[in-house]
Amino acid sequence: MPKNKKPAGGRPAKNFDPSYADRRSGGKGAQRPGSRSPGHRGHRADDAAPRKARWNADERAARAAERSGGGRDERSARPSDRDERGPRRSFDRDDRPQRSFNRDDRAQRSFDRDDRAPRRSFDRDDRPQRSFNRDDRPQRSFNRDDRAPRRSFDRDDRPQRSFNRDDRPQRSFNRDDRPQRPADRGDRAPRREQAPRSSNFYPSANTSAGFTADDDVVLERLEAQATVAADVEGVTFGSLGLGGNIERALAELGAPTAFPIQAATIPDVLAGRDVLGRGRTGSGKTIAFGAPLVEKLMENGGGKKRQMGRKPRALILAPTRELALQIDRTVQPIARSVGLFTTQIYGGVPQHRQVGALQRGVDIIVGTPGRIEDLIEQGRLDLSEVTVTVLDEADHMCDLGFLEPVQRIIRQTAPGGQKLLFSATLDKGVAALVNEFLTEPSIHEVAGEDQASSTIDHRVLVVEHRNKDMLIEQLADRDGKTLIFSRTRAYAERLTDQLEDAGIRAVALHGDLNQSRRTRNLQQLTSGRVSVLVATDVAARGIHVDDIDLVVQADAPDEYKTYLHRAGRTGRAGKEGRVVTLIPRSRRRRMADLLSRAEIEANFVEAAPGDDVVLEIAGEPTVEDLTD
DNA sequence: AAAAAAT
Repeated sequence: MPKNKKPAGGRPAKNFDPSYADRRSGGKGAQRPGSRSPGHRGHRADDAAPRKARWNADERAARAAERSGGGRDERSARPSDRDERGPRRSFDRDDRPQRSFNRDDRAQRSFDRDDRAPRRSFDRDDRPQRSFNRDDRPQRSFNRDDRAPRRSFDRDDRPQRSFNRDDRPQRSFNRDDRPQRPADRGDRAPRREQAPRSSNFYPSANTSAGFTADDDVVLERLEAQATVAADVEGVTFGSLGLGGNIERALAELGAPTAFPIQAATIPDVLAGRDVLGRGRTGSGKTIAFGAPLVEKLMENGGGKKRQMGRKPRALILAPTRELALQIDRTVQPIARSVGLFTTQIYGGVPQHRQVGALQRGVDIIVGTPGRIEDLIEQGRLDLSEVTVTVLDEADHMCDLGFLEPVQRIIRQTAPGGQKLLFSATLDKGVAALVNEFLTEPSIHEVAGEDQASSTIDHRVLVVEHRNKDMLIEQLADRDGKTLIFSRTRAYAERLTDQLEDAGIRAVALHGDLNQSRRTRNLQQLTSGRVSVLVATDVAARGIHVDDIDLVVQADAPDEYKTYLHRAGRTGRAGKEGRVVTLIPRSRRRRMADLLSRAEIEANFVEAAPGDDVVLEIAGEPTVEDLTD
């Protein structure tokens, strides 16, 4: 019986977005050379253009282009820039340590290119015949920027270990209405006990149960098998069913034994079941799906491991390029330990390298939806043999704009293939995918992983709008790593400039930057070369950087899940972290509602620049903060 | 509003 309930045909129209196209082309061209502000290098007066209060997309792009293209010149120009500004704004902080303006400090490059042996290029095209016609694409421009990412294993994302709370209400769960699994999949591990369920478990597909995007409701939690952390303390990967090579690779990644979410999901993944996994931010979800996925491919792979042009058998989808890259940094060494290959397929970089890897043959693809669809349409990527598909940040992948491409991609994979959905905020928003693609999924979470047991201190500062930027500057003027979230790219860019002008080393991360700049800027925070990153929500989910101890939300999030993910960039590895959200007075009520949905307790304090509370927050978070 | 494909 085919698993797909919907016909594979009838592709919806492409989600072509003209404004997106404008932004992209705007970002490349030099239609607006130079800065618009007189204080900046390369300023060109443009009297013809009327002064605008806000930047439009093109200006933003030009600004981004300037920032990214500036290179060293930009840097050498900066200090004098500052001199012209006159005396620094004073907010009673003359004790600020002198910042070094030696900005020629780009991250060390390690030419981490693909370490596989050079392949002989057979003149052979064993690609299967495609049904759709491929118009001959023009030659792609060759751009050196797509070198492989630097390897930096941010391995240490261990959660706090000792909690023992099993007080979640038992939920009923009934799958009588699920299609039966084919008999040949009956060899899986015995089902764990599930209580019967009374009604429709999921809201009907593609309606989100009538909620609009504006309703920040907490969709009903998926009832899950709760694993008690204390019960799986010290469980080895070997005892979960993973082979010795993989276990050793994991140990090298800094994971000698399994985390709770890993202990919970790995056996079911190995048994071939569809799995939904919810684990707190930084709880080790990547290994939870990555390691058993590799084990399964190896078991089924047989002797054709190294075959040229073999088709990929596993696909891992992520919502952002940075996350895809990071996932690959974890999965690749695991895969390589058993002779399997991974490749990254995402946009923003030339495709030739990715295509070359596919032609040589890879086993696991890690990527983002756009480029994957692109390559499928070009006939350069064939997912028909993909038998394991993973969606990281699965609930986000079901949001508007992501869902349809994701559905189209999954429909290209082998029917009946295994599906793994993971997220820290997994909820019924994934129903559309579950209903179409999953069969009797097992659902796992870890007991006691709630906000009360977290190591994060939450504050809300109620601020006057005119004080906001100065307050952010004071918050960012500190020693530890600080991550600042803004709602828009333009504001992220503006804040970055402001911080730099104040002598605080900061870089930006958002979609107006080209990919090499994005990668570099994130790397600069990871390596500690800068201590402040100002980002849009591109950095909200999944990105792991060691030792971020302060998250500042320059704009409050609209959704409680966004709050949880942004906050989850700190307090990792069981360390203390702090989250500060700036809101205007008028937003207090909305913010309180959001926090209650997130099950977070936080004090609201009115604050102005220079207030003690601001200086205190800029200091080190302490254990006392968590207990008061 | 952001993200995800270029041209």
